[in-house]
Amino acid sequence: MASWLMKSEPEEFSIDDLKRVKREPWTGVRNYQARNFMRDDMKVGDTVLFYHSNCDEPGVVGLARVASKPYDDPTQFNPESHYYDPKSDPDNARWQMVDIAYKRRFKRTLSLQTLKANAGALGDFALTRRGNRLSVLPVSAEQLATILELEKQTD
DNA sequence: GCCAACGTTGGC
DNA sequence: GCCAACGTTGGC
Repeated sequence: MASWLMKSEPEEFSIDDLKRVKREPWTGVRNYQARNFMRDDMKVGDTVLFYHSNCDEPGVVGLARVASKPYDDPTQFNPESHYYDPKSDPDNARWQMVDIAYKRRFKRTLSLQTLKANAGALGDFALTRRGNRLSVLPVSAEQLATILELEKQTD
């Protein structure tokens, strides 16, 4: 079973929003590499680290899981949507996504700062690689274990 | 196919 | 709000 990290701006959609709605279609990803992870590599049941970006304290704030197989992101066909993509052919859609289901919220944010401070234990981590802006990225089993251990320490 | 211009992400 | 580090677009 693989694990992933998925970023969301809490002002747009936070871990508390996910807790409330239980399950959410991960619409709006418009980066090919991030799409490929969802479309080609995610499996139902995979662990998701839910990450808050563009906020006071960026970091991992909880856990979710992949709750659906990949399917076409409906927002790409909706001219009213911020994520509308007029170049996407409905018969051969450009953007796929998965649903994410709430698992649990961390008591405290495991901050980006803490993750960077533990760069040694985390090894080569896509999140902290120089210049990385991917909103969906892979997490190794070792990295997941390290992060869950760090969560206990910061409780 | 090159590459300048432009748009976006996201930490700070 | 700034800006580095990207990714994308489109003229040629």
